[in-house]
Amino acid sequence: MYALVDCNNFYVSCERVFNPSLSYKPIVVLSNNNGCIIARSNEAKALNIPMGAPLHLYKEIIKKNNVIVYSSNYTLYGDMSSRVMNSFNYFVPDVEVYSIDEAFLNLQGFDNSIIYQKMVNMRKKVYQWTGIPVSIGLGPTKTLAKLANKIAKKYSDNGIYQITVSDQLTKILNDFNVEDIWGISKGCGNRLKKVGIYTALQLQRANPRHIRNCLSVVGERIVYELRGYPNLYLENDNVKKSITVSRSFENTVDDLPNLKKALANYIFRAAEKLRFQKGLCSGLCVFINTNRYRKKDLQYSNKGITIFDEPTNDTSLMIKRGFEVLQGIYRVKHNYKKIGVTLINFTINNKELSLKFPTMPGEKFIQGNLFSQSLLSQKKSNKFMKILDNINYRMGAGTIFYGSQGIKINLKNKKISGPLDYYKSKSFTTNWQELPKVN
DNA sequence: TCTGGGGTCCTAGGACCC
DNA sequence: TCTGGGGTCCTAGGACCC
Repeated sequence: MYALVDCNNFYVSCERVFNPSLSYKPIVVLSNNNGCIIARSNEAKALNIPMGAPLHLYKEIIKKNNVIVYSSNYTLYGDMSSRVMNSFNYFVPDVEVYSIDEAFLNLQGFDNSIIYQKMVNMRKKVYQWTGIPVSIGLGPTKTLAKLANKIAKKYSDNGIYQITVSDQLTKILNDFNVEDIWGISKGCGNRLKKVGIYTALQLQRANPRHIRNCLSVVGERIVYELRGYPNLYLENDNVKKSITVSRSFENTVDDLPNLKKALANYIFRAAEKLRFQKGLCSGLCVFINTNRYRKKDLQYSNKGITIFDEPTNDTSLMIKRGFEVLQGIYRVKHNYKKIGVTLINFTINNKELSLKFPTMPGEKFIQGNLFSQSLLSQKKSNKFMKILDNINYRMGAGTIFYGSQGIKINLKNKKISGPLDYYKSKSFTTNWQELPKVN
């Protein structure tokens, strides 16, 4: 079983911890440059102020209802976040910090009969220790725990809700639209509607292969997750695979010296984060944008990448190379609104943090993405279909290699697995004849 | 006037080799 | 309808998430 613990109105709750008089009052917290509303108290939500709303469109409502407005204080939120996350460890060892205000807990190994009460205790203690109220969703998969959390927030008296695979699940899924499911965005929802799938229940009962055509392997995994078969696992290695620092300017900037000044600052901070996770990076990407909302203005956005000779965490080298990239993508006569840097290609303890599948030197294998539509549509797809018929293709997020020796499947980041033994291995090799038949 | 910042993963398909 | 076929490596860009 999994739990998804989510802090209620996190940024607002943080402000309230240090100013209890804010309780029960409508509050919003703003983004950088006070541009957008990125957190709302329940009272503010009741005023129909949406998430991410531009502040200037809601000035009137805010004034009329005496909504208290805060600029964001990320130092405070980050600090509070680690206090909350650390407190989970007191109850459960296996924790994935999913975002600043959310964590998945792996409850495998705990007796089912005590889990609910354990969560009740944890919730109480977290509030006692940190002052932050949390909601907890429980379910047999991450996706269902996410859904349970949604219900807990809305309908549960004690902030906890548990989903089990039963009639209850059927009823719940029937009540939710596909877009309410974690991982199904509006775009995916529209694609599903075109094939007649509107509710979460319809999605759960759909043919996984059919959903794969529609939404790729990502959607297919969700189908299994909704049925209660875990396809997504805890990721708690706590190591980032890319680090970005970027900001919008309060006003636009058009000259290179000022862009450089900002960029140097951001690279400095990105390098700090990199050293914090004791890693090196092999490259960086600099990007700049004009103000995309000003449709009348001349628009320009570009990015440039540089790769270092060897992995480094040397700030001054990164800044020097970052400047070179900036000079390459900088164009005069543009009013820039945003600039940023992303560090890429990380190495930790001399090991590359691969974003790609490992290649296999010396092996004569054909490589192709298991779910590549183009491959499937081509003539050679017949060969792939043969394989797909023989293995359970829902392990899909890997690369499949095959040749005279047999086939080999690499699973990415050990995340994909299933009920069969070989799913659990990182790679899988066998002769054609030995391929297991899967229903 | 005023519209955030930071992530992850998957796929298509280009480029180049024989 | 097809335009040689197979193999390898890489990356831009799209989607989705908070």
